[in-house]
Amino acid sequence: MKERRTREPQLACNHASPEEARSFEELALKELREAGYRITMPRVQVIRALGESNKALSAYAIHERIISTGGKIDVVSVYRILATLQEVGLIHHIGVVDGYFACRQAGADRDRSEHLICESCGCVTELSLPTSIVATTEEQAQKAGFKVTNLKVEILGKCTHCQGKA
Amino acid sequence: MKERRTREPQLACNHASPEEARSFEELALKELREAGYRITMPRVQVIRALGESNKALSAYAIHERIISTGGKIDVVSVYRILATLQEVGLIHHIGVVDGYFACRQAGADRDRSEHLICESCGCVTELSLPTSIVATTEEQAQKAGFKVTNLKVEILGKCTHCQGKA
DNA sequence: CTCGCTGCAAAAAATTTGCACATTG
DNA sequence: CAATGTGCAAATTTTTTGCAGCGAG
Repeated sequence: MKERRTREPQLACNHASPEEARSFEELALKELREAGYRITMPRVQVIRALGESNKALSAYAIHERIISTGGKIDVVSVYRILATLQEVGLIHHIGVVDGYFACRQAGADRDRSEHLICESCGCVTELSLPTSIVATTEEQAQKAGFKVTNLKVEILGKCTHCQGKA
Repeated sequence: MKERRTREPQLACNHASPEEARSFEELALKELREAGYRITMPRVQVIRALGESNKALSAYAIHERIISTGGKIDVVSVYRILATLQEVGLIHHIGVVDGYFACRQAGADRDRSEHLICESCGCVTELSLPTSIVATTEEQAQKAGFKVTNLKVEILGKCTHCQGKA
């Protein structure tokens, strides 16, 4: 089931740093190109929106951001671009909030998906759990006869800025 | 984004054992009653469908199952019942497949959410990770100034029956 | 210049809502 | 019999698809 998205509340921890944004944009464009995709305005806009946000965004949220920033794009394109970005591994889907989040890690770590998600402001932080933990978890799974291909950890709680809030 | 659900493929590991099914039904009815909810036919049917499945089910999938088993219920009711069951904590939402899964653990463990999800047949297995792992994970989060309230682990791979398959 | 990508229109799918009626406790 | 919960109809919202034309390389 999907939570209907309320017009996202504007809160403090709502942006990634300009450096983070820029570096994600560079990374994403490079990898897109390398994967044989063309660099187009709509793609740049979506990548920029994702790079600048530190919340997981839905297709609608991304569309809204681009439009409200004076950009122009169709929601349909946002959907298609999101699919492409996920294919290339540049974004992760965060289940609990049903949104997409820029994957700022490079190469191999790209597959891993460990995120802190603030229940108050919705901000997301990429985390790199110690390999020991990952290893132990996989061990546990294998003990159940299960062959692990992917591990997804979503940690819910309150970010630094929101500890006091509801 | 939500994956469109294909008419679920019928595969080997598609049912929970009759005992599991029955015990979930008992548990669920008891807890529902205790939470002040009435026991109605539609609720029993949804609980039964979830209890008998070892895959995460969407509202539509549940509706389909009930109908095809000769039951009668409206999809709308399935949605509402799912919301209730989640409120009581009797089911978990599995993000990667966007479906609901019976939470067979009792009491406290109810909050925890660690699942093995088979990429081939879609079957789900509840897992109880060693507390050490959970503790370490929370420690890591706290190191980032994050106050953890909930941990969700989804482990993707192949179940025993599907190791060979694509 | 060519093929990939986008926008538009429209369909399909998923989810919610309002309200009259049925059912549980 | 008094809520509480359900079904039905319909509205919304979300997501996908088909196709003509634009634009990146």
